[in-house]
Amino acid sequence: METVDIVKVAVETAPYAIDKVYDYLLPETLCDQVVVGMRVMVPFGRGNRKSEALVLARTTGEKTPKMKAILQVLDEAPVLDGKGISLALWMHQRYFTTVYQAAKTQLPAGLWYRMEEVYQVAPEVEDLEALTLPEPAIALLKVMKKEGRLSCQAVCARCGADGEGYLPLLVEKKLVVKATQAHRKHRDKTQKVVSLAMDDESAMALVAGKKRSAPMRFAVVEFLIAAGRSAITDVTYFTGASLATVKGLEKSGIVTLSQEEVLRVPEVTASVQGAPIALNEEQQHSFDQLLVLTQKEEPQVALLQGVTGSGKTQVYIRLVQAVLAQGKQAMMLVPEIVLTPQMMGKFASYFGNRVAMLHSGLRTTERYDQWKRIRRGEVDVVLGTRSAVFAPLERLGLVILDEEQEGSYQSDSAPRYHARDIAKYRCTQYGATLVLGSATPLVETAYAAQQGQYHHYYLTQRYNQKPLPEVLFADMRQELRNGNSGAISGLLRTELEKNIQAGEQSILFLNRRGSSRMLLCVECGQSPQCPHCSVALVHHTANGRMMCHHCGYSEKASMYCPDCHGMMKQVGYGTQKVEEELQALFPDVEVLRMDADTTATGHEKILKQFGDEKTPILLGTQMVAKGLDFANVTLVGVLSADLSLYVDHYRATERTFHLLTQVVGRAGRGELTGRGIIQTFTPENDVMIHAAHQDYQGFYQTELTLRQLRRSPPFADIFTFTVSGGEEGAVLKGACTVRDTLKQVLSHPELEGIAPQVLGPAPAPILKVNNRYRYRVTLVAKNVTPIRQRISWLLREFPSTHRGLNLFVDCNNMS
DNA sequence: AGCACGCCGACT
DNA sequence: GTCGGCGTGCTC
Repeated sequence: METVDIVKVAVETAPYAIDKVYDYLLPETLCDQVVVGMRVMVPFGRGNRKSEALVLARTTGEKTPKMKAILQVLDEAPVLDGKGISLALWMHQRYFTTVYQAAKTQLPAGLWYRMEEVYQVAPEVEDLEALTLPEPAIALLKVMKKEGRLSCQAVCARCGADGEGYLPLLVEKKLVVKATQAHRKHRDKTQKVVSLAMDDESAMALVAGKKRSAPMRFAVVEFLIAAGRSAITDVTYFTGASLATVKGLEKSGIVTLSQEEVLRVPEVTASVQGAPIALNEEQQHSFDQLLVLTQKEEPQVALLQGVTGSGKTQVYIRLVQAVLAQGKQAMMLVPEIVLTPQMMGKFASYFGNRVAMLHSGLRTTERYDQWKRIRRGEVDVVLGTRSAVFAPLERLGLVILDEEQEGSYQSDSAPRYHARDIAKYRCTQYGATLVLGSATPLVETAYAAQQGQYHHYYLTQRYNQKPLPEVLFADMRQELRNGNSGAISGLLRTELEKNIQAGEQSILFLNRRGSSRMLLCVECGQSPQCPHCSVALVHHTANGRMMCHHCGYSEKASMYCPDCHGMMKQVGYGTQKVEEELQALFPDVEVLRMDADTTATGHEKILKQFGDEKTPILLGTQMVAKGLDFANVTLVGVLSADLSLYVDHYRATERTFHLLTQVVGRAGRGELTGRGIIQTFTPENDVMIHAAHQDYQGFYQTELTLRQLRRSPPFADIFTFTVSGGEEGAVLKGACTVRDTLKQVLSHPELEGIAPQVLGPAPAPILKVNNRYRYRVTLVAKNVTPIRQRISWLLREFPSTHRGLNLFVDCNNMS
């Protein structure tokens, strides 16, 4: 047997069921080009369809009859290093995803290839006139013969839709061949740069004599001496010279033209250089301890638990500075960067152009160019949201996860990774330190700290030394008995009045989870449903339409019921309704409203207006709970504190606590002491009481006991299996098979200590989305290798026995 | 007999 | 996922 070069690859088009490391022959012509971590093109499957693949390793070995050869190399340099490949392999195990998917998740979208079907006339077809075909088909062939390879879209653009209709026929008659072509949507941006080919004096000497006859040549050289090497567009813009003049200078050997890459990176605007940071005693203590961690060789995890306003950011910045001084790099992750412009400003002022910001507002190209900057080592600090955790820093020394309890750290599409887990894994790879920052950590995190797995540091004092706001309950049951069925209790109304009188501002928070604005027929009680999903359509007053938030369906809102022609009425506690109620209570008082209907760019405007104009009342949903810092706000009201408590989710209590403490923490940030009002139907509920007192420890103890009883994290992990498909009966049957198979494979003596528990099937909270029914099976068990292996086996086995059904699994879902 | 469709299994 | 092979069953 002959020995050949072999590449071991992860193939993109191999679905999870058959995902494994495939061996391909490496042709001699590509031998020098292929490096581990590059993407290549390979033939895959019976039809030898082209697929992308990632080179995981190179070896030499015996050629087997099955082995095919790689076709093409797609990268000039590796897109992942060894650590990135290890991470992909780990994600594959951890998140039940293919290795390729896991690798792709780490890369910026600007680097992704898009596969395109292209058509060209078969080489053996010579005489088009001799063919007996309809007229449009002949025309189509003529165009193709002239233009070469054409995509389906290109065919349509040139020959119209009926011309395109003949494509399948021509392919079938083997007159046209179909091929797959990979191309990247976003190219590297380059520009032509002009520089002098000699020293200033010699260049000047060459053009000065002809200043009269060739003034433009002179002007260009003069400009280049003054400005140095410049983009050709700048040269022509500032001198008025034409491209021909510059090219002429190149021909004479006076200047050189070169093609250089430019990065599309938004400018970092540091208004001022950051002043040295003075830490208070408590901050200094935490900082000192954390600094010691960063100096260790072994990876470390620390929880920095600081009450709102305790100045965690100062500690972070000092820590990043310290890590940079050690010659290492740092990463700071935040839940939603558009809500933390202060954070961006601070990092800009302290780290200038050494920081790369990766936030949702960036274009694909900008994000890609930031990635290139990071990979080249031009950046020492990365500040960004969830996906920034993959930033290719080679000397990673520190990762900070601010507001670690936030659900946005978990990806909402497959693979549903959690940035905390990825960060932890990367820190292990680099021997780096992970700092989890929060006022109200997740119960799992606090538990790990309590158990000594994480270091634990506290910041207990508010930076402005102000006491926490006093919190009062408004018992909404009593309000109902008193005949007030509105959204504003008597107590809140009185307090709002006081604030308006005093010229102080108030924030009202409406927790809208579990209610929405829909239309209801007064006569028959019907409300319009989405035809594709099992949800009521949400009424949008802005465009007068009813919309489905799951599949995007919308229809015009009608005043009358389509069934019985009764009057339609809007129901549901939307912010709009509350706004109306406020208007009725305080007719002369301005109210600002901020919710999902107001656009993202609108938010900043609204917040600016609220800060500048001292508008008396700001009314909003989730987004007002986070990061708002207004000195003049002294009253915060939570309109319906219970709503998030009765969601069927193991995190419902925790989330309610986070929300309430956050909202109440908005009051009294300035000189004035604040107060909070929580409107609830269950003021005696533990969560309400703990939140009112900002008593994290009390909440934690109660919740931990409950979690232990209910077997939820950190005591067990919750795997959710979702079966989906077009036919409800088949889906339910499939879900039953999942349940039975799980029960069967998990009743093994080896797993006795884990005591896996299988529950369900149950319909998903929204049974039907986009005409697909979904049923769920829940598995409660520790997320350990033997459990994962069995789940993986089920996921691989299921598709072949249940065609038409789809099965996926999530672990410890945040939402 | 000839073909359409759907099921199954393999994928380096 | 996507393809080809192959069996079943229907039609000409």
